[in-house]
Amino acid sequence: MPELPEVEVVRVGLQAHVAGRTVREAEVLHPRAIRRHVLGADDFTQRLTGARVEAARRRGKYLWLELSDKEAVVAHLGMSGQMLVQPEDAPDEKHLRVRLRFDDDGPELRFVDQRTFGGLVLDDLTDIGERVLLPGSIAHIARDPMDPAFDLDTAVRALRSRRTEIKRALLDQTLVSGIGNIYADEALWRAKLHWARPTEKLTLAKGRELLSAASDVMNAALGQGGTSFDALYVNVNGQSGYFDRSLDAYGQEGLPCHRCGSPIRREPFMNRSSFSCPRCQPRPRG
DNA sequence: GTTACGACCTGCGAGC
DNA sequence: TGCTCGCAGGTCGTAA
Repeated sequence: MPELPEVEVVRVGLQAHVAGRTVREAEVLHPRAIRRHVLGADDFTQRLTGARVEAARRRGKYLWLELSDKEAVVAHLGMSGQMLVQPEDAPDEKHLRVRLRFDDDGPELRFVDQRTFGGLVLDDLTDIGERVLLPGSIAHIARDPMDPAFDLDTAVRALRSRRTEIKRALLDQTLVSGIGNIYADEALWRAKLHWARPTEKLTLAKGRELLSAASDVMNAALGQGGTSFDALYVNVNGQSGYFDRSLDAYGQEGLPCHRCGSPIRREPFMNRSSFSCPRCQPRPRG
């Protein structure tokens, strides 16, 4: 499941293999993959044809190919999206959704997505101030902890301004971006916080500790090529990361906590799961 | 305005 | 063997 480190690995691959190339042909093989492009597949493919990719950029879990003329192809990988750089004669993947071919006849770019939660959209780049150009469709997404301009205290204040549980706030991409279920659980474990703790009970110091932990764990994951549980997350060359071997909480139900030895528990959370240590991360009273 | 929750979607594994 | 069901989970729209 791609979160920030996994998306960053993909972005680096796109920058290396796609930037500087000009699109010769775009092909949409499944309409749901471009459902957020309201003008439809014909508009998407026509506007992409002849466009030059200037750079690959990212904010949180969104990435985009910056094109000339202040346009961008915005991508979200959802749960199972992959950006693959493949030879043109390679067999199509079963879940190939969108294909871009380039005028240098080199490897093509494929958007493959089994569960179709991800997608692409062609969007205009908008100046949101401070000389920051963002695709308009993701202007509401907050800076992520790997952003050089990320401000820890601003993010902590945003989390504390909500009246909800701390993990719900952590997953809210308008407060701090890039954190998904896996790294939320890992950051909470490192900060010894239960996911259901109310945000108003979060002190400034504990908030800083929590977001620093999130940043640390995501940097560590990035260093190992990301977290993979199956073949759903791969880099542009189709290779998986191996940070899942370093996880302390997520998916560790029943296994001893690496700090105190208590068995990690799994609790239902927002129609999914939350993993925590019952001793290190006691449930808040009430 | 803010928060909570269901829908979207497909493949896999468990249970019968 | 084959069927059903639950689970995985990020984002968005809608309801409260």
